[in-house]
Amino acid sequence: MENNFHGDLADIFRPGSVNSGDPPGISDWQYFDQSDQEPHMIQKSIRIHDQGFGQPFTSLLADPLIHEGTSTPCFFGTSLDEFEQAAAATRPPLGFDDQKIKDNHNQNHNHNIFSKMLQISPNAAKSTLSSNNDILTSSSNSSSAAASSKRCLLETSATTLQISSPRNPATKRRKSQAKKVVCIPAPAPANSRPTGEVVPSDLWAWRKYGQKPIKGSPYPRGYYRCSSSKGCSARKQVERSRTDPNMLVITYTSEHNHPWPTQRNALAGSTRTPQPPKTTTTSEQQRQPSQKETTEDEGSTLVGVRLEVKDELQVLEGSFPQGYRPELPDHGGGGQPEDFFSSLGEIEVDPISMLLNQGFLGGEEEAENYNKDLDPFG
DNA sequence: CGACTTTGACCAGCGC
DNA sequence: GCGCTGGTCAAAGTCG
Repeated sequence: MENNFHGDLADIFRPGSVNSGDPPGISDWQYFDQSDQEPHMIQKSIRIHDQGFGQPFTSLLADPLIHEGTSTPCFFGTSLDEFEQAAAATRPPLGFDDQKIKDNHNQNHNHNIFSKMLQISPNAAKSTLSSNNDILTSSSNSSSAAASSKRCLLETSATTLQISSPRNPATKRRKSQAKKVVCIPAPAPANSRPTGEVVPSDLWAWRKYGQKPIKGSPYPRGYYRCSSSKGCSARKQVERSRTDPNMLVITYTSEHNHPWPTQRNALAGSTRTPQPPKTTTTSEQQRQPSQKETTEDEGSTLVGVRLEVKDELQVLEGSFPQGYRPELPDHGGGGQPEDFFSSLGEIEVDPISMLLNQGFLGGEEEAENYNKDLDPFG
């Protein structure tokens, strides 16, 4: 049977050896098909740019609770359980530094921190990641990669192999649902509603259509669908990490069937600026976000979006409707994935990013106060 | 008035 | 088969 990389979500990625010729912060990931557990010959086609988010997003990625010099782990996985386990396993204590990563790396030999995460996954035995450490194994001879690129797990999968088609309504919901789990730092306090719910947004316009309390989690899960285009089946679920309220877990399902919205449209169509009830006063009103804060919010999930787009471009290459190409700057190298991702660096200096760079996190004190309000039920 | 959020109800998948 | 749980629907209300 022919291997089909375009949407076989039982396929997983694993990091391969780092090419010494690559710029710092770039590691290669091998593409694995779960069925045979053998790497397909597309190594280097999947790349994680741990520094590729650019300086503006480097700051965005920084978890206020993580010591300076480290970035926030991003996680792509099959389930929130795996993410939660991963987050719990890798949540560094204060004072965490790269040396500890290296130490951890050395102690575990080839079992890097992510393979460790997978080992403790309660679902590991039956999940697509399983307990096989080889599934997610990074290069063992690159300390820089150990300290950086492994902060990103790239994996796409669900329990089934089919990407839901926009034209095929998900009659079987939990089943046959392709998912991409992205972990991002929780947006700034301004992006939380009076209820404490965070409202991440991105260049796509999302419309909330539901919210449910999730068993075992103190935080509700919000359900969003793409409102950039009618008929778009793209959805995302947003919830806080159970183990780390500072992190947002965004689960993307389906994919957009329309071009990337323009920046203006995205800003106009994104989540409505939270307004406190008229009857409420003081503290809640004080948290009403300014325009700048809303823009910061845009950038916070750009991280996830960028990762998602990258993932889609690799996994879903060729599966987009004709003419569906993210409207990203073309600097003469369009068409080639690497060139495309190089161009990602360019868009990071757009006005949004510049605004982002002016201060995404409001400092430790504000973050601390924010943490007090994280519990939407609190 | 259109687009959005909120929220209870409904439905289907999943585990026992 | 049944109950639990997650995901979606849709009406009502809000906002610009």
